[in-house]
Amino acid sequence: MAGVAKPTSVATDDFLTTVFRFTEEGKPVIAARLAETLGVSPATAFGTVRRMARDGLITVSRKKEISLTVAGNKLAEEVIRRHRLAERFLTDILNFAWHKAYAEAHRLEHGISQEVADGLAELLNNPTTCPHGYPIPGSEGYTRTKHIRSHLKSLNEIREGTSVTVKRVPEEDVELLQYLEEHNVSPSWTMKVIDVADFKGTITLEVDRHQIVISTDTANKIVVKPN
Amino acid sequence: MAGVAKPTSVATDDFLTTVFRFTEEGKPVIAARLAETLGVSPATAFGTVRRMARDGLITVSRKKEISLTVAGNKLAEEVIRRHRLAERFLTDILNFAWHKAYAEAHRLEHGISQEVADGLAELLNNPTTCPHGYPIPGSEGYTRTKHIRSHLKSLNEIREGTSVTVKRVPEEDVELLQYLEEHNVSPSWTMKVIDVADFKGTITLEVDRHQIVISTDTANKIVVKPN
DNA sequence: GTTGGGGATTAGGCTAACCTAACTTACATA
DNA sequence: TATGTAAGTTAGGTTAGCCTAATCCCCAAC
Repeated sequence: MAGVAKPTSVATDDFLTTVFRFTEEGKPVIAARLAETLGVSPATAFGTVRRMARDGLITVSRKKEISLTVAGNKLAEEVIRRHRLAERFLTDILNFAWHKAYAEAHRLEHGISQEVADGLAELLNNPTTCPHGYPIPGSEGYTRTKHIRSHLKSLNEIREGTSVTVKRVPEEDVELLQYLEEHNVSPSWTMKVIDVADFKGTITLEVDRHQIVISTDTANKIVVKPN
Repeated sequence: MAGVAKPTSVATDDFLTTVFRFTEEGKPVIAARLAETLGVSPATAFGTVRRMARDGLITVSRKKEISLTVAGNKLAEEVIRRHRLAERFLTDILNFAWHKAYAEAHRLEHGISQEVADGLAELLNNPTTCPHGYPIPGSEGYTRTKHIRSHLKSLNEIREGTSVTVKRVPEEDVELLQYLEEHNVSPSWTMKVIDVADFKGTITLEVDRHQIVISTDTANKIVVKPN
């Protein structure tokens, strides 16, 4: 409508996807969080946000809450789709370990065209989630709202004795991912909450015949579905 | 030695690879050619060349001829390797048509890490050339000098009646590539020079039982080996 | 030797991204 | 109500890349 969409920069892509992911997780989006997450100064974040608002990609409310416009959301979904397909490619075809896929896919996501993304999707047999369990925009059954948590819960909301299926693990924390990967805390695996020790902030899980202990903080980043 | 190599930008990568390709084809490298090829103004090319010289990637002779330093050549080879592996991936795995591979690979080449490149090479069974016939740096048998034309000739140097094997076709010209692709003028195919009509600047070839006519200018861009 | 042209270079400008160092709000709580 | 902190914002600066419009320079051909 408003002429040809100007190609987005790496910085813009990063802001778009970060806003998208925050929203995906129900977290409020303000410039300060984006600055922290993206490792730039508040001033830089402010400038980038202003530019993106100017270009109609985001809106900033009176309370300074940032949200994607329709156009921004479309772009964000495209980048996220490319990222998650790249991750799947890396883990499923190139046999990359899980915890490395995120960083590599992050570099690749900017250079993948629509056509290449479609080719990857086909090659991968049209996956609907990335290796960490997050839905791939544009895949079968994906809708704008689907990705907002619904019947899913954070692991730290689960009561002792409950058996759950892992749905999503955090994407970025390399060391944590490596640990989870080793212990089979991966999407579609089942585990049981053995003990919740709030007083010392730990949760004990049984996965694949073994027990592991993680902090409630960490558990908060793992999304599960009670069985 | 001189500290950590700073990551190269897209612009720098493009200049590096262009210098590399010119050298590969034995063409003299001056700033004006780079500007033309990369579609930037002479002033921009000048500035980028100056920056790259400052950073030790290239040297500029008294006659303004540009050449890669050892460090620059290393970087150039890395980018070219990623590009050519990406092309192979696109054509061999994603079934992209030849003539589209170049542009897509050009976008991808900047986001591929060493590790991903190695993974691709393995997936592709360690190819030694890209789909257009150019050697892949770092592959089996590749050496710094190998890529300089030796016993290879341009198609327009071939006499009537000679049978040749196609070795390399130009990488960038989409329309030409599409034409060549359709008529099986592809690396490893054999063809015979039927007629050379210098007076009107055309060459007639027989490929795969069919005759096609191209200009000597075009023939100049096709590298062959006499059988 | 003058002139024309191809290149190189300079001057002058612009935007996106990045930074640090203030300074300002606004809210919440002591 | 005062004060503190988190967040936003402004000011001032940097670099890479990109541009147009002059120049400048050298060489070759007339």
